[in-house]
Amino acid sequence: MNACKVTHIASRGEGERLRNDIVRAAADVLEETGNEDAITLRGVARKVGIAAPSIYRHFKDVDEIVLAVMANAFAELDVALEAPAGAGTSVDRLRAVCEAYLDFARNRPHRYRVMFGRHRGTKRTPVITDLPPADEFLGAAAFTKLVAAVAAHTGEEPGPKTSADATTLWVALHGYASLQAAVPAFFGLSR
Amino acid sequence: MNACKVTHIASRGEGERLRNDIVRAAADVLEETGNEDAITLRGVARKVGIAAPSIYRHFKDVDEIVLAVMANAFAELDVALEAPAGAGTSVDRLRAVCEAYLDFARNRPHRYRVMFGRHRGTKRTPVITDLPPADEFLGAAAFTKLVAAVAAHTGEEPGPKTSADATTLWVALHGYASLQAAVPAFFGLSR
DNA sequence: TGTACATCAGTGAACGCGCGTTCACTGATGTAC
DNA sequence: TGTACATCAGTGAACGCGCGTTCACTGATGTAC
Repeated sequence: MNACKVTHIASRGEGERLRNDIVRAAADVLEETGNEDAITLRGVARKVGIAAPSIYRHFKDVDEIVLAVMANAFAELDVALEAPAGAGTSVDRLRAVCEAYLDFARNRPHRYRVMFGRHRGTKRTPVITDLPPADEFLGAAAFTKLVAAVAAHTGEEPGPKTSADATTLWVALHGYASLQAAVPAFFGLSR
Repeated sequence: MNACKVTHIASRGEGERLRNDIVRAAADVLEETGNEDAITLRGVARKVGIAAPSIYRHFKDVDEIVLAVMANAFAELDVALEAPAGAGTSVDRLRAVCEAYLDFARNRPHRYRVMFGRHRGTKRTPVITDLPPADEFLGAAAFTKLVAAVAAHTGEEPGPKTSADATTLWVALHGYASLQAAVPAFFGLSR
């Protein structure tokens, strides 16, 4: 971590690198605390090993960092749902997608909880409500994966019917994942 | 609110009153910000119209206030699920309980979100994990109402089978309520 | 009934802390001539 | 190839703010004698 300090001194095209370090550090804070308000500009700077003002070169805001963390998280969910598209019957693949979803939530419950916990109502409410009404939101790509898996199983073209089915599926998956993260004791998980 | 200041001056048995005012103010903050970290000792005191240190007579901690707010919220959920036990067939009543649950979440999405968002991981993690493994948790009473409604419908004695069914139902209800609170745009709610 | 005293509920001033943000700066890297 | 200069990326000091917490206090209410 201290070695970072040296490396961070300059080098022309390396701006992207520090940016990534910042986002990663912020994601770590989230992972450790399970609290998005624990992501502070100074805290992240400390973790990365840079001076606090350095962050302003890369982000205008703490919220912008949090947003980047969220975008990363949803991208990872998207990837997680893509992987199991491999072998087996279409039911197998549909089930594999569902299991991938639940694993994603189970592996890092803090992250999952924050992803679907809607960010600090204080300042700029997050992307979701800023965007055109129904079409684009963080997680839309992942949802599309769900629709595709359902469509592949039923043999239908993706359409309103498939979307409705996928939504039902999503509700069930999210309900399970979310409750498990929120009330682990109830599901017999000691931690 | 300024009138409060006068009333708050003393009167022997009135300790309970201020305590309630504090909890109510904290609940309001939650309602307005949708962020449990926005509940600060000083902020709540300001809202109630008292000096900050006065709070220490009633709560040892900010977390203790938040806990009281949560306990209230779950008690209200419990009440909400009790009301519709009135008339109609057992299916009607089961459906009414489900609708009451969804209404509870829809009416105050912020509150619902925080209830199932697991509190600040930082200090004392909340009741849930402190208590005996599976039996007692915030919301257990509400869950019991669900079990009862299911049991009344199937005609079985409440037991493992009924609990399992009620859990499935809870997962679905919570999934729907939670997603709707988190991604309103997706469900066609403009706000 | 009257008086002295204990207690209870809330106060105001003060502290130290971590935070976000600003500012003028430094020194390495690339570019123009 | 060498030199002067622009720019880019990060720094350190400083600010004002809201926070939690402490302390000795005040004044009303109840209690003992």
